[in-house]
Amino acid sequence: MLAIWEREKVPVGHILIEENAEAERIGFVLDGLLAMVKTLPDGRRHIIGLLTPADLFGRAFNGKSGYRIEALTDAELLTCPRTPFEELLTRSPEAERLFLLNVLDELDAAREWVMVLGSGKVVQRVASLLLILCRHKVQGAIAPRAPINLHIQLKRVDIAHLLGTSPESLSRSFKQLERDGIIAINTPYNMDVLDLCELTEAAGNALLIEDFGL
Amino acid sequence: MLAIWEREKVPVGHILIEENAEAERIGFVLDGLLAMVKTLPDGRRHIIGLLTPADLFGRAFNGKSGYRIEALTDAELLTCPRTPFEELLTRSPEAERLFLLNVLDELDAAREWVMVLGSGKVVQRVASLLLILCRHKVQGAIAPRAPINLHIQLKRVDIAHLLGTSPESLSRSFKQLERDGIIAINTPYNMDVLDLCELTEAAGNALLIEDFGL
DNA sequence: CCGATTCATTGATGCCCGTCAACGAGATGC
DNA sequence: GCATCTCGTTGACGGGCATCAATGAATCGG
Repeated sequence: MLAIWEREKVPVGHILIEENAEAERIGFVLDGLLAMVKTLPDGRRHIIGLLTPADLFGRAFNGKSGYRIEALTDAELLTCPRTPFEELLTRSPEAERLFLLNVLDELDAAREWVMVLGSGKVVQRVASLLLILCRHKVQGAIAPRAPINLHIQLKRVDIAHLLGTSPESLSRSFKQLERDGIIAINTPYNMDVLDLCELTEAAGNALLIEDFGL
Repeated sequence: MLAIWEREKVPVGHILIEENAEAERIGFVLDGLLAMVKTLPDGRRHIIGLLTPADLFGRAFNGKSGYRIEALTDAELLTCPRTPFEELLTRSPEAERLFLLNVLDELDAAREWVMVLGSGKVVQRVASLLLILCRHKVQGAIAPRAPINLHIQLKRVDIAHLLGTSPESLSRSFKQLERDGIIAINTPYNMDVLDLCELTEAAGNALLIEDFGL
């Protein structure tokens, strides 16, 4: 019954689903970080969204993927071929319900990105990204006023493409947040969020602090 | 069985679902135009997405709505209370499958917006919006080189918020597209797309012309 | 028929930020 | 240990665009 599922490891840079191709496999992210990447004809690439552990990738039922699924870090996956997966959903209403709920969450996440990208200046978008990362980290647990340590697994270029800006502007925004005492940059891939409230303020309140239950 | 469904008309400006409230009703758009609107604390409002005829609004299963559903024009709807709708989905796998496919389409649309908003200059975003409207209009039918007439149901302010820009910049972008001979502006709410290929070009190829089957 | 309101457009101005360029730091390989 | 490569940061510059302000056009109400 569960024999269709297969555990696999992929290295950084590995392409799981090519752009404009039928997805052959469906899968969950167990560990690591994947990205949905759209390559423009002029060579520029744009990151549409991230896939973190517990997220589902690949598309069932509705045709080709408009973007590439790519591993941003070494990653561990749980995958299965598309057709058996679709049959599973058809046979088991429980599985289909779980899948539906997952897709609804993805929809919320996508709309949240629309919000972030649509409004405001670069600093606000950076702050919003950090807020989302913090939310992932604390996961509902009330964070005290203690600093929140973040491991950024993304290169600056990738973050820039994700936020629709350039690495240079991104760097300046980080520095500004640091000057304002909102974050502390330890290394390019490790920073502490010192004040969640001010960070929310800096995000232009696009993402409400209520999300944290504070 | 179908008694739970109710046909209703709402006037422009009517709010169907308030921000951060449980959706009491689920429904389809039959005619008119709805929008998902997020109101920022500073009073500015941001349009996350549009709902056109055949689209589904309101959320089943997963909690509160993060945005308001508002009628941008007089609209005609087919709605039913949320709870019976959820029971319907639970009882009927066929209905749940249809709902799932609809949500998957919404997800694609949302990701497309992420693309549009994330890349490029204002003119490109305007061109992308026009492309999407054209795609709605021709609906798979191959459009000849004849001009495509578009009825824009949105005010300039709303389009601006949708594209993450200001009405002034929007106006200038429209004018530029007209100067380039790509569109003709008859009235603020009615324009012709004269050259689909050049429009695609102006969109920065973010949305490929392949979508039209051309 | 005329004022009031709403909305689209246009112009002027200042700033944000995308681009180009150079530099520094860390990692890798021979 | 040095050359090389990748990546992040910083500086300078110019253009795009948000903002403010004014005008014009259209709709509405009395």
